[in-house]
Amino acid sequence: MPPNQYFKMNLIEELRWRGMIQDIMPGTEEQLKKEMTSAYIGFDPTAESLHIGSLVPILLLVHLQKAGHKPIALVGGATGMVGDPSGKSEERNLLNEETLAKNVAGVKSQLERFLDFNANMPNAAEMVNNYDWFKGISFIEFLRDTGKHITVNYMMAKDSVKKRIEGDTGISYTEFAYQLMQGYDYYWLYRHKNCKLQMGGSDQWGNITTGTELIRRKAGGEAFAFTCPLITKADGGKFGKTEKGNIWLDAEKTSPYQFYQFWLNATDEDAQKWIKIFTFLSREEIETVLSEHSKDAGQRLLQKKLAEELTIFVHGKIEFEKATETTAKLFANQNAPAESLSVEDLEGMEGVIKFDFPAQKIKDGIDIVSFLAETTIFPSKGESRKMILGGGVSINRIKTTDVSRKIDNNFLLHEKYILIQKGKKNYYLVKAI
RNA sequence: GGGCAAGUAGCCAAGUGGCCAACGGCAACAGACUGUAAAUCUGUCCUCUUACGAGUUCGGUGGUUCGAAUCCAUCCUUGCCCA
Repeated sequence: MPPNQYFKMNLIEELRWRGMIQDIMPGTEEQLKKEMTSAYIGFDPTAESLHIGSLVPILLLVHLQKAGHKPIALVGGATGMVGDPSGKSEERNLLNEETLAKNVAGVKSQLERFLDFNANMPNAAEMVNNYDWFKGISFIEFLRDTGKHITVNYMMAKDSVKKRIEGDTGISYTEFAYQLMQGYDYYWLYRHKNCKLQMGGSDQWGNITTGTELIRRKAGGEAFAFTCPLITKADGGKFGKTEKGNIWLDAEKTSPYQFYQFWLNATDEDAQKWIKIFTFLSREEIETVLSEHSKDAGQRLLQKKLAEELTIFVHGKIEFEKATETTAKLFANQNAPAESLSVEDLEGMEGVIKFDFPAQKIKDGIDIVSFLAETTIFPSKGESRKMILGGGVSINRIKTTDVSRKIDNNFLLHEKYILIQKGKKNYYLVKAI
């Protein structure tokens, strides 16, 4: 459907039922109905890869583009040098320029995958780096042309700042100034790209409104904004973190299998919320999945659908299929003996972490504690001993609590492999070479 | 520059001369139960170590003491108040 038709389909309404709107400025909805609107979201280059926390803003941009509007993805090459105090109780460490440049490049290349940059479209996505305009602005210039328009009183009233002032760590001038920089970004985009909407996580509300304020005072223009709620877990834990750390969008850092597993392991409660936010499934489709799920929750149809949609969206269909294949092999018939797995099965399991180990040592026999430590599956002998005693280790699917057990050729599957489990869900494959 | 207060393990937070590797809570990991859930219960949770034990911790550095996270000096960092 042509974009100019589509945007009459009320983006805001769509996002609202998905639970993706937290705060919204009056007039935003009308603006989006009125004309094709350029909108931006900023991404901080704090790491080389985006993680799933950034998925929501990405999805906002995709929804926006689907609704016929023009998305602008801003990479914070300049603001990243300063550090956003929002949501941080302490002063940040500054990244050095080298790291920053690397991160900017990494983040950019990931964003490119999710949006349509085809220049033939009127609403082609665009990517900008705020370093490009900030690098030419002198300090004095900034103070005179921008700082003058915003009072400190106004800036101090922002939650992100207020929390730090009231807290006992304080806030540096540098971070205090951050909102002004982000505000200037919005102003710049308003001026040069006719950008009239900024979106972001709800923690960005303060920064965003400084931008609209700046546009009003400096340009006499009107600009809009809305934010989406920050993603939380029902149990209050941090979203997007697991034992292995962040879930990244980069397949090198988080394999598609691990990525798939992350969503598959969502609780019912979380999955119900997340499927609306993270997938593009229609209302009807989601309702069907939810009702199917409630008939037999043990099947986890909901989680499977959620994991499927997301893995395909981020890693593509082929990787998704590999991930489910591996999942099936590892979990479908847990009771099947490890011997039933073929060489192809073992080799083909994408997400499983693989280790090489000298065949000779296994031939000679090695105690299990040293074996697990030397393969680096566990960081030390003490650690592997603890895990074994705690009942957390299985060899070839057989739980082992005997720390004095020797590993030798009898354990080799197909004369080459040993399948190790830490807990139920973490698989490692050791290959004798 | 002056006065006051604070800095403890991933986080919060006790401890204020020996019983302290340091109470407790959160987070995390594993076990039981389950649906590869949630909730609940159990164990682990500075590092290394064949349960013994060893080593390094309580902002940094020096000191006092048989002995310090705890006392003193000094430096650094942060907050509050004054200039």
